[in-house]
Amino acid sequence: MTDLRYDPSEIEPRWQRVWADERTWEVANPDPAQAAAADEPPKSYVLEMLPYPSGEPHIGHLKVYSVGDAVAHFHRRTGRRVLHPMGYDAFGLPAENHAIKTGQHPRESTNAAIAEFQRQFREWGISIDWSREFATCDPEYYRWTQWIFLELFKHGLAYRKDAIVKWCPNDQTVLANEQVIDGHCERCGFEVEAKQLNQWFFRITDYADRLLDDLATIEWPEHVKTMQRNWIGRSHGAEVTFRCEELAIDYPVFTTRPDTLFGATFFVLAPEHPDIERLIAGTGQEQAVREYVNHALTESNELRGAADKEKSGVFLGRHVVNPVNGEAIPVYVADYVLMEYGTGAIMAVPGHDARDHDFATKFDLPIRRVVEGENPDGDADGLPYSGDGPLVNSAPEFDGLPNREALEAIVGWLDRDGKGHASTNYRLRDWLISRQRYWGCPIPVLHCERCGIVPVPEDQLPVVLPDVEDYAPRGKSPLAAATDWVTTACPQCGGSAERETDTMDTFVDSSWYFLRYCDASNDGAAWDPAILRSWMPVDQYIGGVEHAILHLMYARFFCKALSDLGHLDAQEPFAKLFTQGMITKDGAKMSKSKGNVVSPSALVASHGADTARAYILFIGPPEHDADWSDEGVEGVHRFLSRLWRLSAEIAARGPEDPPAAPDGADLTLVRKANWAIDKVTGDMSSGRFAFNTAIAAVMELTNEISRLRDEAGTGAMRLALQSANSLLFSFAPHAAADGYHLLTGERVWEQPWPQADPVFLASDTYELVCQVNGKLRDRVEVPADADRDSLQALALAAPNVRTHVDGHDVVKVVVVPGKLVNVVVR
RNA sequence: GCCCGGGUGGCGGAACGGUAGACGCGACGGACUCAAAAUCCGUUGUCCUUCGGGACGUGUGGGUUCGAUUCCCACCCCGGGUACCA
Repeated sequence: MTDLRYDPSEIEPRWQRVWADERTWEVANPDPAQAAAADEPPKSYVLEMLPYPSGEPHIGHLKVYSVGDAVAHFHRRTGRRVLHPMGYDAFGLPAENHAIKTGQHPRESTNAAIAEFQRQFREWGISIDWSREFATCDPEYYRWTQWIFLELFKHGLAYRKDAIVKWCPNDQTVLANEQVIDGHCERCGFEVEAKQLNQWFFRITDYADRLLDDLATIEWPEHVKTMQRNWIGRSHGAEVTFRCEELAIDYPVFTTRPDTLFGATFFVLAPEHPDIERLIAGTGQEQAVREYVNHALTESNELRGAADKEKSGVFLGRHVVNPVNGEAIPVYVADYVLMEYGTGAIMAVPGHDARDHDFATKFDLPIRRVVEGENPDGDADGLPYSGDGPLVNSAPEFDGLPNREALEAIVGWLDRDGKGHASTNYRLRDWLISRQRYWGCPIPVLHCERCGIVPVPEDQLPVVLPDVEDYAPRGKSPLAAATDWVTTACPQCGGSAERETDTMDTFVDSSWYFLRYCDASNDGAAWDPAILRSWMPVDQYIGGVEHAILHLMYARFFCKALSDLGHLDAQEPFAKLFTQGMITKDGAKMSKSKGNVVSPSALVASHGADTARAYILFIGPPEHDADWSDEGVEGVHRFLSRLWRLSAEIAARGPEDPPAAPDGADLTLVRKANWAIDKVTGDMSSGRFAFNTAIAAVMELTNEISRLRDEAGTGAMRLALQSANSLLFSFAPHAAADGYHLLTGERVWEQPWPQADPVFLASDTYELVCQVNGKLRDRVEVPADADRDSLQALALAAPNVRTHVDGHDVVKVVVVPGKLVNVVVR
């Protein structure tokens, strides 16, 4: 048998050629004119997040596509029509930064990276429908990104406004709130600055409630849903108006605790509040306030935002009136109040809010209790207390009421008097989508001197990204330098107009790519809604948890907005989401600078794609982070070699049917095979991703085959090996397809998923566990159909049970048929 | 601070409330070989043992149960998310 050597470098390309030549993984769209046939198999849209092509794929790509491919194969072989496409998120900063450094056009480096990704995806044997492939930087694709932009624009969901926005001084572009992590640019890590600019936004805040409420309709990991809920940050409360009588100006504030209104003893504005100058005029506080505000505005976000920072602020020299009791309370400016949330002003209730309490203590302001209850970590009076309790020190009609009831009553009263109303606030801001960068999708509008903002007519799409000489950002888009391109005629009045030079955030490109896959070659529309109806939503989406907020919320927003505009039915793009964990090496994230990078192409060259894929799935539960081990790779390689060699060896013995009534070693083997089928099926069914235990089960089966190779008959061996290869195909497709083909002459992917025969799942006898006082004392082989009484008798007769029972009183015997007997003695 | 995860052999990890440690790695011993590689076989939680077995073991302390890695309470540690959001 020495000449039977497992050689993935021969096996893998051979099967890849078959799949490529026969276009095995392509799936046709249903004919929209034709009603779906009744016997048509159910569809399954399996999708992994599309890669950003840069350099070459890393081990994280290998993991996400190995996971997705296992799901896709399982769905195919369990009777579903599977859509499993691939594309590239090809616009973006890394290619542009590379262009700035080298002068190479981003398109060239991107295309080179795409070619390398394509090569490796094929080399990994991922079962992709290549007929639907595209890159988001293809004009045939971004034409429709522009079309979507215009649809949103026409319906008021895309708009331009002046706003204080987050600016990355390094990348020289604005960023969406979601792209600012701890005050730093998500891409390059530079601290962001605030800038007042005129920018394009998508009105995602219109969808805040639906984005929040519809989370209940999708099967996503709970922590991802929680992150989205927190990001949207819906709070219920009231808007209450405090009036500055001296200047006759009303100041609304948002509060979640209108029940504590009677405890408001001061009022605070954010340093950015536009009315500050007006308020301080003539108070004598001008100097002090200006100094404070200037300091607050120049302080970094990070310093200012530190939660444990000591409270600071300055009295404005003005008062506002608390609408519930007519009390005039002093107005302060303080940096703990944020302009971007609520109204930029707050009523301060130091008795029941920790921050207000800190401030009041520092500035010696009155602290009033209005809710009964003790804070054990609070001051001498047990304040600040933020829990529930009956109201006190408020108004006679509210005192004594539980605060939650009082809250409703007070809001009702304010509403009747026109001093306030129930209100809901969100943390979510509109999505800032314009970028002052080159390598992105041009925003398809013109600025006309006479007509203002004019959308590019649909028949002029795409607005093709022009070539430029200099990619370096200079505070405005490099496109502004392409003057021939910028200068154009207004389609409305014919007068001179200029093109918008900002490009779109690349997250716009990736917010609808999963729709385009469904109808990727449609050149008359972004998609045919009927075709979308047949594929959407994505049944199983797979990707990294780092997109929990950004991509996954934007894509949800797009689906809701586009379905409101009548372009699709799906309210939610991704019915199920699986987030895979990261692979580390020596406990650290892989990086070139640390020199701990495992290269997929090197791995495939040395051990083959099957080993790489199966190892990644075997290393642990795919949702967990896992540390790479070169020795572990060897182990999986040994296993694949062994299974393949056994398959080849038994195949060479010639055909033989499995025994009709197996016994002895044959029976053991047949039972093990059926056990493995049952185990792997369970590990992969109903959304379980237990690939590690599934592979372990095939290893067990292989070990049994190897152990019994000299005792079992060829028929039983063939059956067991066939099952092992069939089960392994989802994880190591080439080796399994080859082994299966050697044994049967058949193509494993054309075979249905194997079914366990219940006859061989059961056994005539089993090992009964015998416990005394819950401790294992003996095991006895018992008939499978033994009744409770005989089980009890058999257990009590077991020698080592007797030694522990003798001399004691048997208090009780617990019999669990099929499992164990526990004798309780005293 | 708050919200999620998670603490099991030397390591990665298995265990519908029912034999803790499947499977793999590593280690040790053996077969084959002139030798090595490859391959195959065996042992491998800790301690004790008269070799029958016994005691202890899933972060810590309690509880529920005939029986707890699993359920409940309190706490410790690690990872992630988030944070003056009123």
